[in-house]
Amino acid sequence: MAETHEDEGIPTRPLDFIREQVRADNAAGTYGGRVQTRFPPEPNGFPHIGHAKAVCLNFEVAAEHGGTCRLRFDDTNPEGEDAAYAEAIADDIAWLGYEPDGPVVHASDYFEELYGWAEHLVGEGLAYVDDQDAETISATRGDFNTPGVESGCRDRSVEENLSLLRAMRAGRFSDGEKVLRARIDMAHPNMLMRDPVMYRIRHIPHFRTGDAWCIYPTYDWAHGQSDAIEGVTHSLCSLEFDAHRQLYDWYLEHLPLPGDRPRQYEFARLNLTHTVTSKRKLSALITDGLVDGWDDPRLPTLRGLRRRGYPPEAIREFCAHIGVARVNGVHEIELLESFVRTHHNRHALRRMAVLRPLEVVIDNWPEGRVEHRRAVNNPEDPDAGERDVPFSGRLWIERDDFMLDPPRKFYRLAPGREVRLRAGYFLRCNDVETGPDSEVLRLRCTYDPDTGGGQAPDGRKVRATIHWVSADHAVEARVALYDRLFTDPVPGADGRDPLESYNPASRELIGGAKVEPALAGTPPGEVVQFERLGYFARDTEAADLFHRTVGLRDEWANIQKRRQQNR
RNA sequence: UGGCCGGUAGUUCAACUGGCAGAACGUCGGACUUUGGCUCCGGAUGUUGCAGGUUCGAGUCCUGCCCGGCCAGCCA
Repeated sequence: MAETHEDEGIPTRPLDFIREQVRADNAAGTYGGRVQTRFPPEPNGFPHIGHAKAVCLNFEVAAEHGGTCRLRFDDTNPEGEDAAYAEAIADDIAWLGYEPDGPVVHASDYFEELYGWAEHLVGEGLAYVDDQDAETISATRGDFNTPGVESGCRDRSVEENLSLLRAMRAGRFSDGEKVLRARIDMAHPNMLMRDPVMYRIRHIPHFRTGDAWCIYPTYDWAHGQSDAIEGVTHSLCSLEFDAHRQLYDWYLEHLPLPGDRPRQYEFARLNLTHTVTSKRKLSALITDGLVDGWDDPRLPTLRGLRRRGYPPEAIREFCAHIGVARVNGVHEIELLESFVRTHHNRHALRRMAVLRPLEVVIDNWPEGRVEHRRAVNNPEDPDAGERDVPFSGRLWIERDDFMLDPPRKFYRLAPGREVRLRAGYFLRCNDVETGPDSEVLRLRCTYDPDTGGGQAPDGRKVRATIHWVSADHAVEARVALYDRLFTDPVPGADGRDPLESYNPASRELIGGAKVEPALAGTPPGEVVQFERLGYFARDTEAADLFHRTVGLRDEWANIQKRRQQNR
């Protein structure tokens, strides 16, 4: 259904299968018009761009129907979980621009209720305590072609199961000695239905419940019930939980639950080219020292993207744009980058910075004179105003903007050529000072005093406008340039180790950059455009460090790339 | 190997449930421009996984096959 109600002339994208479902439920009055979702992360790591997709989906779907979306921590396994992760996750969600409805909740808030339901299931003869160890349970589960073997404990009496379960809770058994299992069907074609484990014994303190419990519910035993307790209507999760839906429904059907029954819907998780999102691979990068930490600007973690200068708006628009489907695909990272560019183009202030300086001496500039040129802060936004940029007889320009022997289609400076200095004058290169190895040391140039308005009175044209920084006023800076973290579009494809395609050139640190004085006043974390170079985020800690968020579209770079490929 | 889910431009998604296969990003070309940026205009790109069948008509329905993903944790 192509729902294209126009909003300021921009057609909205058609409804995806989840939104269709929500709409159909509302039309049928399934939940009395109520829509409630939740974002249910386990607090055992830092969220990445993949989590952002789930965050956006859950919050947006609820908001579109005047519904609610909660943040619920799925803290059913104390191993590896920590309050610090929970804080980081909540912080990242806030940064993305979402505010969870109601209080932040936890699966552990429901441990007592869950336990009561477990006793209920035992009472119904639908759950039993199994004495078999993990290895035996695994071995007797059978496989895709052979049914499992029923445990000898499967037909214990309700009374015995009840007292055993209570003893489990009371801590009278050690880890792994017993489990509570649902009594479903050991020959079920869905392996998850072959008497799944509901409780396991773990004598580990939980970051919220401390030592109150030594039995912990599994994901399946906790998730649907948590949804039901909270009144969730649409429980959205990723595709790999598809097979779990049957179990999700089974538990819900056999429990005396309050309210309407929630339903689970699965969507494809987000994958991006040239990066990885699995926690295991991410930690491997950190452990091996290939990146600096969870907030390394090369990482797809929300903390990394934030430090890199990705605006939350761009991430949200990206997530809205890719939509949701049931196909597992890989999105090109270029698409995400295009949203980042589009956002910053509208909002980032323009500044001039020279990354690899080459000295220019203007021979006809009056000795000692300094002129303050007015430069627009953002041509896309008249309200951004103008600033002063000091201009003098000694400038830094980009080494890449000069060539001794320019090839075809190189429009910039060369001996005898003239270019425009952005917000300055026309500049002509008359002479080149070279060193012993014929390396270019310094350019001797002249400027045209009549071109201060950007045009020559005689009407002559220049092909290029280049950026510059006055040498006497330049501020020293360090710049981090980033490239793809992995050279392969899909690292680890065909079973190889993803780290094999780690790109050692993924970060290039440039020491002696020269930037215009206005940059000293850029607040930490803010993103500006270095004209012609890209968008750069000022580091939040090191005041002289700028991270390149993303480059500008670069036609000259494309030409060079094509030439190299044709060679 | 059994079950489930999926397969539409390079990529990600549409196609009003059987009626002329489209959009975005990318790409190519042009216009504009004091950023080789932005903006605007235009072009190219498809055996709709394959083979049959039903139908006036199939991306859509049926059958068979092929390919990919998920499932045999006391992880989530």
